[in-house]
Amino acid sequence: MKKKPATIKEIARKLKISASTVSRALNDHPSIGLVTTMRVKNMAQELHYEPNQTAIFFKQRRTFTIGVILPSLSEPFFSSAISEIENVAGEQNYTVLMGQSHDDAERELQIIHTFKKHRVDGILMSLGKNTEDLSFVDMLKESEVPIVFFDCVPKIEGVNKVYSDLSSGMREAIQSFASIGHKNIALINGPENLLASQERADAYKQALLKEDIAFDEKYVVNTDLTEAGNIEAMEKLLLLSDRPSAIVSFNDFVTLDVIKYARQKGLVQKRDIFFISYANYPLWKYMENPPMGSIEQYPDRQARRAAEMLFAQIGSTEDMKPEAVVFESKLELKN
Amino acid sequence: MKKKPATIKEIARKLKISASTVSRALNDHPSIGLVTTMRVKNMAQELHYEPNQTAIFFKQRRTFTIGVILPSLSEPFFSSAISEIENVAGEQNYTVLMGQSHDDAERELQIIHTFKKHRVDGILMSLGKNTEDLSFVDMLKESEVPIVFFDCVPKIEGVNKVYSDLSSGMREAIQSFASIGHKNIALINGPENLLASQERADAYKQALLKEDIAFDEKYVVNTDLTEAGNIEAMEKLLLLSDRPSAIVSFNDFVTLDVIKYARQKGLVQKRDIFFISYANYPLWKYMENPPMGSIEQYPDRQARRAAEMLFAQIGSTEDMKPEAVVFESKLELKN
DNA sequence: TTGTAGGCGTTATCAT
DNA sequence: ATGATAACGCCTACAA
Repeated sequence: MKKKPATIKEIARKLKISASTVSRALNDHPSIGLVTTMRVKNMAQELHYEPNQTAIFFKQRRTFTIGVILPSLSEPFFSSAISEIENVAGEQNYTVLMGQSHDDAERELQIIHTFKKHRVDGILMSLGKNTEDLSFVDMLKESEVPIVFFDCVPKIEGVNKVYSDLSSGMREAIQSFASIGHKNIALINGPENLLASQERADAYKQALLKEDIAFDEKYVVNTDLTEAGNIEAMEKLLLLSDRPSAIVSFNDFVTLDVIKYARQKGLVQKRDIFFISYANYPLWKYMENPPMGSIEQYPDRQARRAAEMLFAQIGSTEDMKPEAVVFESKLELKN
Repeated sequence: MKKKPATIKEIARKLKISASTVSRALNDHPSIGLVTTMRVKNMAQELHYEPNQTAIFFKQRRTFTIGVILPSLSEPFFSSAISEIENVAGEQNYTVLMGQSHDDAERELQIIHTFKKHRVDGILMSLGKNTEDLSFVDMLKESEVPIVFFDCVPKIEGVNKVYSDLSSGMREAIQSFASIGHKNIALINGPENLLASQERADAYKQALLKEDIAFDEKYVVNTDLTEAGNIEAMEKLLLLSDRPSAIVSFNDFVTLDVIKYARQKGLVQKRDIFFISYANYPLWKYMENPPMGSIEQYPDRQARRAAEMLFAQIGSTEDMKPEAVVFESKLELKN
């Protein structure tokens, strides 16, 4: 068991003065005499006094903590994001409570409940891939815990969110492909039910249209984002009589798998086959044969903006009108 | 400002019973009648009552939070580690406060202070590369905040730590090199002042000895772990008249840089030059030409063990004798 | 079975 | 310039 730390009362007792005087002295209240103040401060030192913030938090109804919920820190996107969130939080004297959902909706809810119990002053969240039930949003609104979504955001209105517009990057990707003569451009998309997949699918069609390339259903395949799924999707494309010469895929992880598979099948990148995907993970720069490009989604900017929105909410007296901030995504060509 | 949430008192008032009865009913105290219990619970529901944990924490002198301090989540080693820490914490109904030091000793101290203010029940920490001043350890001991170090641990006695023995992996690495005929085996080490570097250097010498290879000073170079530093170190080795045919390097990041550089110089891996490094990052499996091997340091095992040690401390009444747990590192050959 | 009272550490309010 | 008191929300020994 823990020996209890020194309290204001103890200091007061030892000095035979009142607790309020001690409190004031410690906070440099002007009405306290210099001598008393010094005496108090010395005694505080001596007893290794440290204010019990939990008591203060309790009284102030503020914990100076925010909760961050995201799918997985092992994705570079999210580890970048949380770094930036921590920076912003630090600037505001806030600390970050962490929770990884691992794309499990149940776990998300559990984390939210834990955060509520801990009375976080606000929540930043990137949704898991399978989260359907958004009723927790109302629940949080009810108890006035501000929440800001980023990256993987719900499609509903009336919530604060920061995300990236996937279509700008897709347009650049398709255009880059078209400009070097590709006609058969495929899309390896994520699970169909995902909003992120739907957006990519739409953006893909739009971009093809813009380049006067006819949309052909057979060039769109889906993966469940497992390694097996990625390879299976690629296999489907390669078996087509008129196989694609260029591929946009859901994200860099997918591309990693399919590049490897293509290599095994004897295809040489940027000769037989061209790749672009979303995320722009830093590892590409080390690859001997990186894909043609990757679409940057700016995790740090998104995260910073989302955190700033959250702190604006936390700081304000009345509730603010929900805001949706969109960052353009941008193709980065490799080599 | 936040509307204050329902409290036990409110429920009591509405039901015209005492707060203690409400408290007991909510906690299913056996002495409370079934009807009362139901009435209370219903009212609690209706008012969206949720116990104010901050009040409870305050009273219990326990926050059910642990603080985790590590250099950077963008290193896969640490993101694996924190995932596992979060798992263990979850099992204990604990939540994780996060702080990245970015290898800045000042920032470490600041985080520690924040954690103390938040009255975390314990701290898990992996030291930054430049941390020299360990006086915070005594400070924490003073205030009885248990701390367990992992991975990058202080060399002092009397602290709980979990780390990996780098020498076992080094031995395997050198042995693997020697077994396929390498004699000129170099070491690209980290900054000389680092404990982690010294250990590698020692292990390197020992391992050479064991293989009956003479130690030659010129084959040991240092890098500050920046890209430029890594390349510079490699350059030095390549300029040697009798350049090494095999290289052990500080970690996979270093190897990534030097592989790239070697490639630019026209060297073909596993023909002209062979690499092994520490960390065993997952990305190797995607590389067209991965290094010969990488030494696994088991971030998840280390993290789990460290977390378990911390919770043992937190749970126990008297203070326990500090323990040092060492995991062997293990070479993983690629392809 | 239920109520009363006190306390956890701090601070704000009101008094002296 | 300082002290006394109450209050934040919850729990629990003790009383009824």
